[in-house]
Amino acid sequence: MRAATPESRRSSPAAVSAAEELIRATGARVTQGRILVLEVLQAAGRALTHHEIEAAVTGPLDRVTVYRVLDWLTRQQIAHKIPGDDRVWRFTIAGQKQAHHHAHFQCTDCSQVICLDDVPTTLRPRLPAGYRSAGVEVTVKGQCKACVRPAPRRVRR
Amino acid sequence: MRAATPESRRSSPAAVSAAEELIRATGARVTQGRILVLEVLQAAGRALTHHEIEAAVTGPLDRVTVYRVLDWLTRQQIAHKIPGDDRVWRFTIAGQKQAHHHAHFQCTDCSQVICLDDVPTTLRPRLPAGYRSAGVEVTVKGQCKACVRPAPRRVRR
DNA sequence: ACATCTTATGCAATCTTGTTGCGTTTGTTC
DNA sequence: GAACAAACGCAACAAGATTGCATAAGATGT
Repeated sequence: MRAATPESRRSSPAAVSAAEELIRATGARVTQGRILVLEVLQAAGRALTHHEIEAAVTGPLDRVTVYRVLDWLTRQQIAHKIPGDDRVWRFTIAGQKQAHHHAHFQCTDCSQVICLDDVPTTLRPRLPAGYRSAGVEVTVKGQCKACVRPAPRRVRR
Repeated sequence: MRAATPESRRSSPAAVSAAEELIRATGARVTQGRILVLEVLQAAGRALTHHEIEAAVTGPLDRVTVYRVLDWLTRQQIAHKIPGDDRVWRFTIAGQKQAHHHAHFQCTDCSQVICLDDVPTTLRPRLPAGYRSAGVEVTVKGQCKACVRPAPRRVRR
């Protein structure tokens, strides 16, 4: 975990970050790991993989801890867990408006995922008898800005 | 091996199966593995995991071969590869009408996937500038018939 | 500020899914 | 039936994610 001079942790007046606020609101412990990971997610404008998150976190944070924090964030419905075409989880902060209907774009070249906010999803596919719908997810497949022009980047993770 | 009497190849008396036909039409080799796997997929009314397919195939067929056959079927666009919420690929036969717009239902309890045919997908979410759409996938999340009623089954695979 | 209790963390080991390399077998063609 | 390429089986490997357990750190009461 991070160096954490006394000032950096408690007396910093500027911002009890939005992340910290959100975590505290759950009633669970406000830990460094949770704050750091959540701040990374909030700063990113797109879905991040576990790797990207681990790399973006400022201090060293154990791989497993990142997994556990992400799992916790997902259970708290603060984050959203997206299965990708490369078999890798990606995570985004889950805005409240996105609770039920949610659209993603996934690049077929680099597998990046971004969230699409303005979804015209008044869409209700009919399910077989006995099935219960809990929401609809729309995923647009295609090429992202970076991959559409030149030779594809092939980032993958 | 010459034109093979029915019994000499398999116990299935159902003549030259639709599966065999389909494979032959691609111009590639018509092998036991391909026939068996494709028949399993055609018989199933839903998306199957690698495990399910391997278990359903009558004779012993190597794990890796099943993977390779599935990969080949996907490349031939005979099968369709679906990423699930449990990090496991699922495969279905790809009907021709499903080519571009295709909806799935995925159970949040047991992760089973079924195909929904009648999708009213006249839906075109707006993408950021520079992005290129190649198709839209709609996934309905919820509980399947088996999981909606009693205590959820939690099958997972 | 300190003791205490609980929960989260770090580390190592493990599991699961899927892939690769390579020698052998099997379809297909002639 | 021979010859050749394409599939197959086996073993090893790889990557992502999970689990068990001892230790550290947040929260709470005094």
